[in-house]
Amino acid sequence: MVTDIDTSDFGPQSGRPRSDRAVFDAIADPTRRAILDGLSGRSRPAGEIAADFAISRPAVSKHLRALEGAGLVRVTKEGRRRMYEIDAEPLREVDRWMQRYRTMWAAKLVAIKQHVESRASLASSTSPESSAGSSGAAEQVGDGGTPTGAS
Amino acid sequence: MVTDIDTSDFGPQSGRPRSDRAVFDAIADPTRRAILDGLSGRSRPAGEIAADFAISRPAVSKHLRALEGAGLVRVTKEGRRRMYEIDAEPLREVDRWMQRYRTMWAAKLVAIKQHVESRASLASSTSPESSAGSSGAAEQVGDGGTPTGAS
DNA sequence: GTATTATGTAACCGAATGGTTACGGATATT
DNA sequence: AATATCCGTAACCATTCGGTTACATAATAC
Repeated sequence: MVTDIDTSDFGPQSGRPRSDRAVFDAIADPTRRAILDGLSGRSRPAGEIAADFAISRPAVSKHLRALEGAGLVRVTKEGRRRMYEIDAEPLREVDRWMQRYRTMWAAKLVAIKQHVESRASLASSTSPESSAGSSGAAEQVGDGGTPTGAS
Repeated sequence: MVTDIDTSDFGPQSGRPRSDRAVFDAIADPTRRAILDGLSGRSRPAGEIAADFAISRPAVSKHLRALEGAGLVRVTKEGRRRMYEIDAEPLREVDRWMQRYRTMWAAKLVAIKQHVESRASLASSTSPESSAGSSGAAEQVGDGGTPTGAS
């Protein structure tokens, strides 16, 4: 299995995300995440968005451009003002990718629970250390049940 | 509200993620996402991971280093082999950030549903186009109810 | 002991990134 | 009409990024 990367090009299918890559890239930057956060309640003009940050206006423009390119914001002109409105739809792709890892957390929780329960049945004969001991043992559980020793 | 960015440094609190930034940065790259995907079932040696990709071994090493730095993988040596195992915990931070946008999708779904229902009451007199028409109209609904026309 | 395998590190490179100042077109205000 | 405001674009810059080849060390195989 030799993986050819960056094949998820959504194109202008829905006029939204250009690619997975653009979306993931866009949210990788903390400034851009903060911009999106600030847009989550309502659309805002560029100048207002820029006022949130201690960087230059053109720098913010660039970030907004990247977000637009990723389909995460939509721009409408109102006179000399450009209003930016969020479009969260492309983030579904991020959420989709996250799905399997979400199930890992769940699997880890189940493994911890089972471990604690099996520990509790042992602890019925060693009472005073049992709570501290089970807490420590839970740390040793791998993620998603992945064995440390390979085949 | 002037936002000071990159303040989410988790440090060695739990020995896991170094920062939000490192995690978001790590998953921004499609190769690194693919590496994580390939590790989701079990731990694997570096060479096996590298075989999945049409890039050089040192390039893969670099990616693995970035993932390690973000706390997304753990490394154990087995003789001359280095086994990499996933740790999905730092992705919780990504999931947490995503939360508000997930609720936007839900809000959009509610708006669509209400729109379709109000549309259906109209469609009681124009039956054949109603399903196609309601699908088209749903496209016009803003994200999270954000009005296109600003105040 | 020698040869092979596993894999990280260093140095290098071209492209990309996230910032800057200067400038200019469009719109609003005086 | 003159001036002010809004905000994008261009050009520039230092840094980072994701790749490469060359090299070296550690572990395993023969």
